[in-house]
Amino acid sequence: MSTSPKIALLEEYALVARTLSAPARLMLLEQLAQGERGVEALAEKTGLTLANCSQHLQQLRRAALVTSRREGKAVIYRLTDTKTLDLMDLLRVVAERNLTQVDQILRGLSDGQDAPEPITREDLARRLAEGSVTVLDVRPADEFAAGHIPGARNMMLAELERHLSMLDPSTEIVAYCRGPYCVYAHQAVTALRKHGFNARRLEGGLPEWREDGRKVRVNGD
Amino acid sequence: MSTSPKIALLEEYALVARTLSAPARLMLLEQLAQGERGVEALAEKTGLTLANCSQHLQQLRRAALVTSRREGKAVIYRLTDTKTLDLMDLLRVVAERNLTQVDQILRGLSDGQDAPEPITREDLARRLAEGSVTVLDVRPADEFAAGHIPGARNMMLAELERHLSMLDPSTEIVAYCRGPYCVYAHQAVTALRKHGFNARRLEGGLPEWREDGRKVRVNGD
DNA sequence: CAATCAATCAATCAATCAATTGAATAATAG
DNA sequence: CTATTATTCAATTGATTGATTGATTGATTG
Repeated sequence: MSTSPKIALLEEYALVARTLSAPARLMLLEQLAQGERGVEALAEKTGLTLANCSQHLQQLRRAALVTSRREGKAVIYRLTDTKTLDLMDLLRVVAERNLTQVDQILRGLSDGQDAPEPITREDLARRLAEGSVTVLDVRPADEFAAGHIPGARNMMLAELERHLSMLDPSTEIVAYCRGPYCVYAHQAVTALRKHGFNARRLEGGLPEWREDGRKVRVNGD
Repeated sequence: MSTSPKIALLEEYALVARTLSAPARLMLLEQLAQGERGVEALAEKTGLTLANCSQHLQQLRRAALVTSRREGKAVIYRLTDTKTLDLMDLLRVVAERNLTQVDQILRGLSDGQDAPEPITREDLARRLAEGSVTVLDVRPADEFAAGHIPGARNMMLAELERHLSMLDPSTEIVAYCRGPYCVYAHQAVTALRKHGFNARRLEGGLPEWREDGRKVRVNGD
């Protein structure tokens, strides 16, 4: 070994950090947290070109954050383990705690209003059992179909404003999306509150709900 | 805002990750975990040139992982908060779990022997109260002087082999150093076991012990 | 086996980064 | 006010990274 073991270890830790240091790769990991996917699907969801997406995925694989397998002519990628999500979440926590930039962006999402505290998954589960809450899944329809919180209604942002009349104004609404990195739920809550609804965000998203071991409904199960 | 808020947020999270993606900065953070320090002291401890060290510190400050204040003509840096240490530790956990490289390096440190599981801080505290254990602080003397586990003896690797006769072979020895990134304790345990001592590592190092709220002894207190 | 589809590879370019050097600034002591 | 000490800034170098393009490989289908 040319370098000392100490430096060699730090290089490896740094490799993991460097792999998380590109927005494109964070997006890919967020997508993979929803479930395994092929390269083309990931490219489409993230807006990357195919070749570029493939190369980012290979960097993720080099850092062992994802693994891949071949299935016919498709290559399916998935997260190596969910510890990576914990790592990303801690990244977010540190950034939100320390960087005023992040605070400003999040404030911008709630459009000047005071955003209410998110509801915990435990609380939501309790409220769901009581039936005292409307749950809104604001992800794209294909992700909803692949798995969602039982009883949730799927409605993306674009449709939301047109279908307000379908929502009961007397019941609290809880919106969720892909996870802590996803801004859909923030935006949905802002839109709903602007129309007088009592709406809150769920803490985390579907991957975190699933990781808790809670029930997930799959279309056509 | 030119980019979407989603990308803007990801850029900020990526900034934190990128800041952790250089071994030099990880070393600096490890040092700062021991306590606040001036630029020159940090440069000396990490082996960086002064200007280079200063620039790395400024990158850490841009990501808000450290803060600085002026004290006379010196600039003192310190960690913004201890969440950063949690982040670094999770980085290590993910790397150790997934990268075979890391495993090989750690195996190399224990020189072919099977390394025993580290002892938890809780267990060590209990054993210390009983007096049934020898605690060895294998950090440099200045760091020992700035704070150490009460009852610990300070002995760096170089001295260790010459002072084996001062250690009681019938008592278990627990070695600790700067923290999870530090290899001194690994190396000390390997050396001691090679000489027939019953030795183990402490889980984490002094910063983690301190963060638990346990007693720390400072020379000349 | 030729055609097709999915993914990767290879080459390129612009942008960014780390380390080095020497000059510049800030605070203090004489 | 000058010298000294501690740190930062600015400019340069070589290395690495991300995105793009077009060619190539692997697996399937007709």
